[in-house]
Amino acid sequence: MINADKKRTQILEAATRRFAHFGLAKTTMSEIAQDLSFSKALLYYYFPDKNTLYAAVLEHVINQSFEEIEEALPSFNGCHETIMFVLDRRIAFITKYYNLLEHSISAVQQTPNEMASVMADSKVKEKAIISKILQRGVDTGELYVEHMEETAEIMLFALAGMRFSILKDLNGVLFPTKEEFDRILSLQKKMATIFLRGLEVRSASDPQR
Amino acid sequence: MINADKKRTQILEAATRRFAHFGLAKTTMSEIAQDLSFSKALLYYYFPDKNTLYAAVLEHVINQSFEEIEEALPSFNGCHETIMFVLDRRIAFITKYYNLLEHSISAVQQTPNEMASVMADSKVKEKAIISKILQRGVDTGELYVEHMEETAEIMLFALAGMRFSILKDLNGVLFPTKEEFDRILSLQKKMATIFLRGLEVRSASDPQR
DNA sequence: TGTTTGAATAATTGAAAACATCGGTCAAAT
DNA sequence: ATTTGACCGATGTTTTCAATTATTCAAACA
Repeated sequence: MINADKKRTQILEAATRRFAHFGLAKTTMSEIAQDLSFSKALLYYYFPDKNTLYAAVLEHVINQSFEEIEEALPSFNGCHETIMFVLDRRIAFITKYYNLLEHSISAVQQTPNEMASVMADSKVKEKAIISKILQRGVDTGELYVEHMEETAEIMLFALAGMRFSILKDLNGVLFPTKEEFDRILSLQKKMATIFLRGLEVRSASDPQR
Repeated sequence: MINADKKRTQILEAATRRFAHFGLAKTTMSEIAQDLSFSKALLYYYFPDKNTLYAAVLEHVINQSFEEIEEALPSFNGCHETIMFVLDRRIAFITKYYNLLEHSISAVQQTPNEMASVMADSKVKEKAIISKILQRGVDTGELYVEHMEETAEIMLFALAGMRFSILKDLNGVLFPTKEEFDRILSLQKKMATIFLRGLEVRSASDPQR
């Protein structure tokens, strides 16, 4: 019971280390079991199959990142600096867990639905965070946003564009360098700055479009 | 001589039809030859190899689209409406020649360098068009742009983000529907509107950041 | 009863072989 | 200078088979 949860957690952590380093395909259930000196069959007592375990790792890691971000949010007051902080953390997260996310990045093979729902959930939360930040800007009279949901989505898509565009012409290279991630972050910050400025409320002499 | 160019053009046109419909891999040199009742060897008299022929088709089609856009540009005066027009044409182009561009979209296999240079050239021209439009806005005092090159690139990346994001979760489906392209266009227009607003010059009481 | 395991089975993968197709060449014809 | 049919080697496709790996399960254990 209490011990059972502990075993589950151990498995989750060992799996995280393996998956984060080698990815889904290059990690076997036997290796995870060996790392813990458990029998392979035990993994199946706690997780129905490999994909579910992978999805659990993904979910755990993603939630951890979100919690970290969300609990830091209240300490900021300006809309702009809040977004800059979020961008910093997002890139740090992607850099750290690139292998883990590789699956969702390459749109080649169809993603197993266990992971699909995790990623979908992640998208929703991400949009919620951006919405919350923008909403705060609206509340302080700093910003004007007509359709909050759609605007947040557009902003996220635009930010993703920086990532895609930089990583795309990185033909075939397995792991992007720190320089590339830095470039992505730099462009994302500039892009977000212009975008936010485009949402700012202006003086009466210079009305909304 | 005069006849030779005609043959070359015929081959280019037949190849365009085949490639645009079936893509590079699913089109054989024999098929193109058969469409024209030429011998396969004749294709190699006019084009050194398949990749070069494909690149020539790509270049031809892309240049055609650019010319069309560029000759229409002077008829617009507002920065915003010019961009809207460009976005319209870009999506129309991508919709029409989706199979042809498929190669550059999926970052899986490495692109042959013949095509890489064509695509690189296309990127440069695209950036030049955006720069030109923004520059016009700067000249009329409508916009303020500090680093023109980089800003144009960011805008293009952000627009690409709409495309990538919509088409990515379209898992495995070969050909996107008209609805998806419409959605892309719609988001791109909204995104561009906010972006341009973020570059607008403001009254003295509401200064640049 | 809730956990854990070793061993067996089912599914997947990867390499090898056999085969077909296609890109590209060339000598000869016009 | 242009065009072709016949040819060759590379590349891709299909099939097969062995090995690896995921998954199950009856039995042991605590």
